[in-house]
Amino acid sequence: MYSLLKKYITEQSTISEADLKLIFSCFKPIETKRNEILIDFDTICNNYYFINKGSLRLYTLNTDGTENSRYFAFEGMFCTALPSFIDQKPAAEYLKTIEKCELLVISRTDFYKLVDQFPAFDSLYKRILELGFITAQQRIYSFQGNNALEKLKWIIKNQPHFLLRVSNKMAASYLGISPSTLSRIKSQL
Amino acid sequence: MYSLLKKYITEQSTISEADLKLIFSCFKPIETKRNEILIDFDTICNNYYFINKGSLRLYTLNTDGTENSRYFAFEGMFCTALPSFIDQKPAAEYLKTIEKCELLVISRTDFYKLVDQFPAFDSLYKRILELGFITAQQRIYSFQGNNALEKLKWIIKNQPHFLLRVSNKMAASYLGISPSTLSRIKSQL
DNA sequence: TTTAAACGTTGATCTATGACAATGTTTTTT
DNA sequence: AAAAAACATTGTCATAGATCAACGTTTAAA
Repeated sequence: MYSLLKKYITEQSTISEADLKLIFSCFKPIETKRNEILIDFDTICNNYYFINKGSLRLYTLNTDGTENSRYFAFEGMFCTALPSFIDQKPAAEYLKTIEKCELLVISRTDFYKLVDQFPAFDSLYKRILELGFITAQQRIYSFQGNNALEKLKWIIKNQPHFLLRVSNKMAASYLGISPSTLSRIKSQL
Repeated sequence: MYSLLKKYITEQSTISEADLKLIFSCFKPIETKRNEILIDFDTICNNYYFINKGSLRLYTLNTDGTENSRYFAFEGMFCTALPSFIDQKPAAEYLKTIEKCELLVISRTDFYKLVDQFPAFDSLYKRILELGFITAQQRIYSFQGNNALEKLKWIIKNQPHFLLRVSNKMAASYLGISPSTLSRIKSQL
């Protein structure tokens, strides 16, 4: 149940088995159906999710009803509506399961308690932030001045599993292109 | 000399005057000319810069020689090529002064020493990362599915000083549109 | 102060990609 | 297993914005 999480934590830092136990006790396992909303648009986010199985998606709705995919998370990754989680403002985005999931949930209170209490968990949080920042930066740069084909090549190079796990529609809305364009340029590869 | 930095630190957390002195002693004041390169494309970044006066820009060069502006920093802000600073890889971007500057420089070694030594500085670093992440996210979302006019409105709303401080050319390359388009849509406002 | 270079603006094209629609396929529900 | 819904693909057409060029203006260098 906690093996993936254990791997995640111990890969980044050293920590005793006893401390690990304490950390695990804050993570509650839950199971979800497909297309289940974990965080609603208007709510304030108070949980962090770790994915044991399945995948999640952060997205918004445009005024015309179409979706804008912001982020995808898969097995072994942490995921939440981070800006809302950090600053306790309404999420202004949806977090939804893409498929049936097995998740480990930790409350915001417990999460920051662990950050304060365990240096290993504090570095884990800093690493999450650092990586989140770097990933976001790279994504900006892959958008700036790149055409649809270059964006597609970028995602294939940087997140090779991505196109295999999500629908064309979701992928297109993540890359900021229309599904038809994505369909067309895929045949150009 | 250190008043802006003091304001930055004390706004986020409480810290003794003595500790502040120790922190300040790690920051070395320097003056630069306009268009001075602080971090070169191929180098590994080992400094963090705090701006007392002036402004900095992070950018890359495209294959065709045009520039791609990534980030602008002004008075009272920290700035560096963060991915390189964090992971000690070649910067793959330029950090350059836009105008004559007065900066406070801290080495990477000293920076992380302060993070380890002073809880106040540790939270400052976490806050830099959190804000960096949130800002980057917002920028991605302002790109996704927005046309040139909407991007311009977004930057005016979210960084009102921006257009007053940087050239049209730089602003356009930041927004991912051509200078002519920026010029045209500005007259539509 | 003069000269040169960089920049901003505006007009005339050109092009990548969006929008819409038709068709076939896959997935989900009953 | 059958029906319905969502999705992928591909064609045609429309358009936002790129590119190129000309010109005036501002900024920097000599």
